[in-house]
Amino acid sequence: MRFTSPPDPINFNQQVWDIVRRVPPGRVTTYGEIARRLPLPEGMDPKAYLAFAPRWVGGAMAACPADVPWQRVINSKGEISARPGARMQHQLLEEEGVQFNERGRIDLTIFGWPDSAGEQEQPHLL
DNA sequence: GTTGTGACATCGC
DNA sequence: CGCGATGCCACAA
Repeated sequence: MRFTSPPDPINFNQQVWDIVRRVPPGRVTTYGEIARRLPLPEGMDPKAYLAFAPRWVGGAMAACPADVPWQRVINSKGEISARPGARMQHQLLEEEGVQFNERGRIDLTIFGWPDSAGEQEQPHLL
């Protein structure tokens, strides 16, 4: 059963997965960043979208295909969200070269994608 | 129709 | 940097 879905869940999920597939190994991205790269559904206030799109992204990840590196999607704190498989996600990221703090957090200024140094990809919303 | 909740973000202290 | 409080949309009971 799917959780909350955007007005166009199929298209939304597809775009989410597409973005996640573009995340290079050894890098991580956040729900918020993904949400910013997604188009704003017509008739929806940007504010409202930005407020809840991240959760829709999470909903998309819940049904993500096997070819999507879901482990590279984390929350804005740089931490792995509480959910079954978090332990495995941690291990997978470490194997990719992502370093965790003692608290289990990732330094997004280093491993965050896109990197602020100019590895920018596509323009974003707003 | 009302209430609660979700793989979160952002602002303030 | 960390913690607490607030907000938003859609859906199930």
